[in-house]
Amino acid sequence: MIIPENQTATDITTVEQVFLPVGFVDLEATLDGGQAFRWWPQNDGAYRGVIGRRVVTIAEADGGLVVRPADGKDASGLTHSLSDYMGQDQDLEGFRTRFADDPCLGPALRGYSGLRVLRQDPWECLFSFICSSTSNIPRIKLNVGVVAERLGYSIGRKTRDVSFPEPETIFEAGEQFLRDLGLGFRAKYLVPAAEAVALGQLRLSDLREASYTDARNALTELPGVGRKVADCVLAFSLDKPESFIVDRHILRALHRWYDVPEKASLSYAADWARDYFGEHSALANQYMFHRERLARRAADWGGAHTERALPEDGR
DNA sequence: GTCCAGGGTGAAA
DNA sequence: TTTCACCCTGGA
Repeated sequence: MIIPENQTATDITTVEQVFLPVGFVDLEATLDGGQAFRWWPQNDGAYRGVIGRRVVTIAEADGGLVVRPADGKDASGLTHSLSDYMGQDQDLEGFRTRFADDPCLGPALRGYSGLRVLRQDPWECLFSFICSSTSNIPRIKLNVGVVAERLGYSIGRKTRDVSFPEPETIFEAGEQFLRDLGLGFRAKYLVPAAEAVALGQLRLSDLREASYTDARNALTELPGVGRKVADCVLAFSLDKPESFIVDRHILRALHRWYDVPEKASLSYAADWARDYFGEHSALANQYMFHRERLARRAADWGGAHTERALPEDGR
């Protein structure tokens, strides 16, 4: 049974799920592709995770998503926060139209049209991408997950059902605590970042209203936050669709598809891409990253997906 | 068992 | 502009 969005809570005692008419969403690519790090696939293909102080499961459905509370509470309050989280305000249609014939993005759009750019909590996003330095997705998930489980509030039945720890809590826990959890040298960046946010020296919510440049400059004031990490936080949590994230994989793609010089600096390439993709930079970036990732995976497995079958869950 | 890369950053040369 | 240390985990 799917509850229409406009059904009120008085119609029945407990609303068990809501349907979000947001069009097709590729949940694996979107929730588990390197933007966010606390979503876990269930046996039934749905993803379980936390948004704010709510534990939810999200499943793909015809024309949108079905969201169920996993914390015993009512589903009726989830519609707005979930649409928001899924990036519904972004200009996905404009992006699709503009780049339908692009040699790199056109095939990507046809191949996995349901990839979205999330709109996450800025503090969790900042923490996660400071953790991403010289790391990889499995390890980032491990690090962020362990910190959340040790320091966050339990808001559900399972171990992972925890709200992300407040910056005050991270700051009080201290560097050694984070090192003992396996965060490595990133611990010495995370504690000052938590302090700056906790003391109000860095007001992340204000950066949603600030210009791209002002917001980026504010973020890169933090130790451990360079251009790359800042662009991730700007794109995935601070409403900056003009942010373009460049790592070595993306640089290779920019060279292959758009003739950006092979040995261009990462910041030159990012500026070039921001100019070229404009307000669609974050979307273009995510589709390009996903395409590179699949290509690399295919190459690692011996070419065009022919010699070996994909693993059960693609990871 | 060893080796290596992994969505970087900051400091020094 | 380039090089190097920084931590540590999983896979080859």
